[in-house]
Amino acid sequence: MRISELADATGVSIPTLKYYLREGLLHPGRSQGPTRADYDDAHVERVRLVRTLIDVGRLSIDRVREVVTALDLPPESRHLLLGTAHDVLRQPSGGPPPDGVIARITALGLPDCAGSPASTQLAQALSAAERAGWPISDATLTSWYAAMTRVADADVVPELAAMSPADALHHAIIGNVLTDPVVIALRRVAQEALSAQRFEARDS
Amino acid sequence: MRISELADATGVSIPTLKYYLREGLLHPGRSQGPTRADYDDAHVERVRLVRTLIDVGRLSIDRVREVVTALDLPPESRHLLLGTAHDVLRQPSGGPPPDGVIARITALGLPDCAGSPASTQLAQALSAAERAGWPISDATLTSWYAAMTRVADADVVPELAAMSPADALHHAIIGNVLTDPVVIALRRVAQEALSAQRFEARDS
DNA sequence: TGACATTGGATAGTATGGCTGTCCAATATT
DNA sequence: AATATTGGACAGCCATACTATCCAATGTCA
Repeated sequence: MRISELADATGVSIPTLKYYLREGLLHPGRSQGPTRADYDDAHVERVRLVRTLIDVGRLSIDRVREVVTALDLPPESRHLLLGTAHDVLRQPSGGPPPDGVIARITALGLPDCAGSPASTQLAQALSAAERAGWPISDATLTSWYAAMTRVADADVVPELAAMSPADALHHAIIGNVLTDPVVIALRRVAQEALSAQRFEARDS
Repeated sequence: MRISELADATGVSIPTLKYYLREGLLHPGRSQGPTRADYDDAHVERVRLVRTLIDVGRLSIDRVREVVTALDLPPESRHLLLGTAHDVLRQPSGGPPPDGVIARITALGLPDCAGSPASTQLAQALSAAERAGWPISDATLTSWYAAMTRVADADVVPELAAMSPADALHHAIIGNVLTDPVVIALRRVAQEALSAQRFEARDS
């Protein structure tokens, strides 16, 4: 497959593909002479991954490079693997992890996993909300955690155990990127339903 | 309060404040002569809102302008109000709403609310996932909706009924912006907990 | 009263990110 | 032999979100 065919197959322009090659988001094709290289299905898949991360996940080029680097050299243990996936999906505005909040999380009985990316992100999100004048009570947090456990139940499927590290990592990253918007949209729909139910009767 | 004091109070530089004034994100202060204007606590609050929307919500300047425009002219009915909040928080990459997916949502018994912003976003998120090769089953969707209803239960508080439309809108927007990252982080924490629980025993 | 800093307002410049376009010699293809 | 395409290098472009400079008018303080 030549670069023009890769462009046709993915809907991404040749200059953009060359840009991705330069940026290391895409492996060079198998070189066949100075002016010819061969791309295969793995390249098509990789381009689609990159576009999904950029379009849906709003990841920067730098972050996408982190993803593909991790995919090319995935951690062996399944535990570190999820951590890697969560790490590349961290918020762009993540400052230093605040101390007091972490203590609060562990005090609540949420599994801390020794400062895992997820715990760090939770701590950052909580302190950002608090700084902006929106403190979240322990009761709310506990109830939300229970709800999100039900959501995550569909995420951590047994099939993951049989996958190669690279496939499992790919699965975890792309799954979260694609379904986070679904989960958030469902939250909005539920808000509208509850609002209608609670306010509709007495309000126009 | 002069502009320099507003800058001190919010931690935002004077040139940036002037930029926000130019862009219509911030009302001009009460003019007291050609080279003097007076800002008050409402301006401090507004600047904080703008920074939160930009830093945490990753909203563009254009989107922030939509927010403040809506806040200055909020819809009367509480129902339209939530819709307005959800609309300004829509995904940047929202194409046209796909037809078949909407039918599927209503068939599932999720409240459609006549093409509300939330339903539209859900439809877009579902079709984006499907296009990228990650179809979501009806069972998963139903289960996730139940879970998100529990999350939304903490969002739709009775106090909203007593608030002015502008305050309620502000509450809904800032609440979602600040707590979406918390909810997503909790999902990740739950994934790690379930992964440890399901794979730790048999895996390194 | 006069030196000096600050203000609002206008305008121009900058940094970054994510592409996009141009050029080239070396091949393939016809 | 004529034409098109490729890989590779490199410069240019456009949008976004600021940031800096300039200005005359004004307030502040000695």
